[in-house]
This record gives sequence, structure tokens and C-alpha cells, in this order.
Amino acid sequence: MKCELVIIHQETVDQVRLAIPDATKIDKMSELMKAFADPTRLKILQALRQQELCVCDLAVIIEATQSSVSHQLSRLRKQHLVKYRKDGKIVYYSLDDEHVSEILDRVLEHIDHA
Amino acid sequence: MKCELVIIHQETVDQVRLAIPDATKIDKMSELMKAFADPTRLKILQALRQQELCVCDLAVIIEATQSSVSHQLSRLRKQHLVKYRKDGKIVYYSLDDEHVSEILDRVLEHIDHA
DNA sequence: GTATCATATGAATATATGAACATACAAACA
DNA sequence: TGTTTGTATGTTCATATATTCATATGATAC
Repeated sequence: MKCELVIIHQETVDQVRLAIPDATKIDKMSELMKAFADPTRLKILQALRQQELCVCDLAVIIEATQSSVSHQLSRLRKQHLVKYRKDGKIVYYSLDDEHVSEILDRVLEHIDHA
Repeated sequence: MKCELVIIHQETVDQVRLAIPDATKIDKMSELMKAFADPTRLKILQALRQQELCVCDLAVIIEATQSSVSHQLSRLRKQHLVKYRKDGKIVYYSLDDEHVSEILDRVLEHIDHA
């Protein structure tokens, strides 16, 4: 298949291409969105919107194993979506910054709108 | 492993649990985020932020096959992230609503901030 | 020191997913 | 009608990912 329109819209193609972020940035965006793209992690994030929580309570709240929650928290940490503080052997997690909540709000808006 | 803190924080658990969206909504959120969580689809969305584009130009712009772009557009359609209009045999795609751009802006903010 | 509890991590497995190829469909036109 | 062009879709395959189990780490208590 060859697309004749390419030639016709060559200027459009060149112009739009310039406005797309480079591969590195696109990949970072993708990794960030992937961190949101899982029910378990979304439940964790929604729980943390309420208040900071330890791993164990989180596991009980979202009805998942401690191991699973810990793995997912690790992933959320890597994307700077959550932060933590240690108190003895207990680790309390919370949302990293306000962007996280804002993104979740927009997502909820979009769903309710559709 | 049993978590003694569960008993101590039982009220917290009950309270936070109530604030987490139900499984149906969480799944919808997850599906929506999954639609964003891919470099090809992100490039498509970023391209469409500039202007509406036909499938063929989109393929050239993001350097992907027509088949791949069409598959991804199908997925974006299912999540109401893009809409389209037909003009003869050409299909022009554009962003569905302003939520999409807002989400992308928040994502970019978070990345630049980190 | 040992034992216990909270959390983290590594490995294995099952499922999900993106890309590529082939093909089907739909519109325009000879 | 048949042909060409733009788009959509089904299938296959390779890779990615979530969960589970087992184990490791690190802190507290005894």
C-alpha cells in the first residue's frame, strides 16, 4: 500500500512531526502512564489520596498480598508517584506530589463524561 | 506473614476502603490509562494535538505502518480519546475532547518536574 | 545472641500486549 | 463491472507484565 496523500500533505507531515516530543520523552511518558495502567496500582493510589498508609494496611484495604503490594509500590516509586517514610520497621507511603491527584481527577472526569 | 497492625488500624482500613472507587470504575480507569501507555499511541495523540490528520499521514509522521496506526487508533477510539470523520475513503482523526490534552499536559509536567 | 514482625526482592509462571503480515472492507473511478 | 486506494481487522509471534511463592533484609523485643 502506498499513500499518495503523503506527497500532497508533505508540509503538514513535516510540521506536525516537529511538534512531537523526542523518543526519550515519549518513552518517559509511556512509562509513567504504564504505572497508572493497572487496577492494583490505581487502588493503591486512590487509597493514598485519603492518607498515608503502611504496606500492610494497604494490602488489607485493596485485598492483595503483601508481596504484590510491595512490588507495585516499588514500581510507583520508580515513577515518583509515591514517596515513603520509615518509622521503625513500618514504612508509610504517600503520594509524591500534587500531579498525581490531578491526573487521577482528569481521568475520573473523562470516564464520567463518557 | 500476619499483620498485627491491621487490628490496630481497623478503622483506617474501613474508612479508606470506602473512598476507593468500585472495581468497575477502577477497571475503566485502568483501561483508559493503558490506552495512553504506549509510545506509538502517545505519538499519535501528540500529533493530533496539532491538527486533525488522516491515517496515512499519521503513519508517515510517526514512522509506523498503516496497520499499526489503524490498530492503535481503534484502541484510542474505544477509550474515547480520539474521534473521526470520513471524507470519502479518507478518515480524519482528531482528539475527542479537552480532557485528553489536559492529561497529557499533566503528564509532561510531572516528567519535567522529576 | 534468637525470635518475630514488616517489608523487600528474586524466580517462575500465566496472561496480556504490540508489531507485522495477510486479508477484508469501502469508496472512487475507469 | 472491475480496479485502485485508504482504512480496518484477524492471526501469529515475541516480548512484557502481574501475581505467587520462597526467601532475604532490617528492625524490634525477648
